[in-house]
Amino acid sequence: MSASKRVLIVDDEAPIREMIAVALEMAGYECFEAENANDAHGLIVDDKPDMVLLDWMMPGASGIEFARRLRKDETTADIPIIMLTAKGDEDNKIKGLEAGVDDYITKPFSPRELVARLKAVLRRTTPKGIEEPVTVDGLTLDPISHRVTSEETPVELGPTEFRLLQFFMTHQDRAYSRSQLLDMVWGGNVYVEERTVDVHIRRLRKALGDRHEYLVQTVRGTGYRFSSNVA
Amino acid sequence: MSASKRVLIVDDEAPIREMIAVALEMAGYECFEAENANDAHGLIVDDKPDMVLLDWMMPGASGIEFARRLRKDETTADIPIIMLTAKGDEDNKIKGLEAGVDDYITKPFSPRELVARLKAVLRRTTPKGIEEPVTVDGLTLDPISHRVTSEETPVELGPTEFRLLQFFMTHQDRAYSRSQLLDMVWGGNVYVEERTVDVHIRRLRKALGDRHEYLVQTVRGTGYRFSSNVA
DNA sequence: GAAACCTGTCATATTTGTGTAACACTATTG
DNA sequence: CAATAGTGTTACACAAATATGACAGGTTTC
Repeated sequence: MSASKRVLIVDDEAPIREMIAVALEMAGYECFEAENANDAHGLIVDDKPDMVLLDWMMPGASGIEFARRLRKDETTADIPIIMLTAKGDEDNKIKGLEAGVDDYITKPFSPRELVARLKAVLRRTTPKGIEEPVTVDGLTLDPISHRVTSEETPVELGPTEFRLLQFFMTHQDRAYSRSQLLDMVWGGNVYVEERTVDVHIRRLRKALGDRHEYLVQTVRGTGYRFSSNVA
Repeated sequence: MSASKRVLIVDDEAPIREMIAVALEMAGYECFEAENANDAHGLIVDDKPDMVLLDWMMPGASGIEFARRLRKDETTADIPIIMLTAKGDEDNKIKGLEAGVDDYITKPFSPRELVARLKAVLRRTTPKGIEEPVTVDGLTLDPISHRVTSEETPVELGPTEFRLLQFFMTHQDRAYSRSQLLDMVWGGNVYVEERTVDVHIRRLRKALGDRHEYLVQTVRGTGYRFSSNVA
């Protein structure tokens, strides 16, 4: 389910971009490129990548300057940045860190190294989902072991039903429309019929069994709600 | 035979590295060297040494900064670090300990002392679980003799399957994605297809036989889990 | 240097999950 | 009590994920 992370590579030299892109794609990332700060900014606003690889030396706006700009704008402030610097340019490292850059890597670097840094940065900037088990009236969902139990006995759920239940249990007592559920559970840009939600609700209820299906409540004319209070 | 412990020496002065290396190799350790934090990071990611000897004074990222970075990253957080400091630098000692350094040694030091410290640190940082046999429902893995038995009868495993099982048995009841398993079991960042994990899971299950293969559970859409609880 | 062994990757089964449409049912409205 | 809109249920084709067996190259062992 986890879509691959999207990385924007900003460097004025096409061959370097290409090399980086190849390395990252082999490691399972999705890349797109920009050769200057302006193009980059456009792409960032449009696609909101999960990470930006930024060359320090670029004609026009310098990398640092650009990084600052990204940090200033609220909508781009939380995108992690890794700066590519020339070897031994200690000064820039410091400025970079001041500008809110998450990491820097000196050229030349091995693909391995790059991927490692990238992974590390993503790991520590990606907010961890709820890692604690949630329990409601004898129904427990444990995100760690990826398990659901109803009064100690395991509940069999497909991936989608699991995510649906996880979403519900962490957002209780609130009615969601089908399209909201599609957004939150299925993910932003998928085209599926709204009625599909009904079917998964049905499957979820069935899996929960008599003991717990009351938790998944229909809100007629609106959508569904998860609550331990009866309607 | 149990492989000798691998120690990474990070110091910008080659002669010092060399001296340390010789001392450690005589004591039966395997050494490799890096002259700066960046190189070191690469080597650590690639080879995951059992211990890092880190010089306090280095051009570029200071030892402390580097230590902090290692601690932050989950995959390197558990590698013990011994800091090499100049004599009487009490201040650094404190900062070092704050950064999670396991011990420090003031230069100049005798090889004897170095080896002693190193041994001590390794002894107390080596997680108890790693040296002691783990048993789950009649399946036993003994890290020391590097042996696995199912109800007293030996189980034949290839190296990778052994590491995989060892990882699983020390991290039970938790679902791992294929890429997480690649990180944890294969090491750093090897370019290996995710599907390869499936194959090794298969081999592991086969080796475990009917009696125990239920322990290795598929978590559809996510990865795998090791648990003595049924689905 | 041959034999035995490991590994990673394919190609191919097999299993499981998913979205839709069709129809049954229930509540709501006037 | 229609008439109607909103949900529930089911079956099913197809898509996706996983399991499996075979293979080729690479290492280690003897």
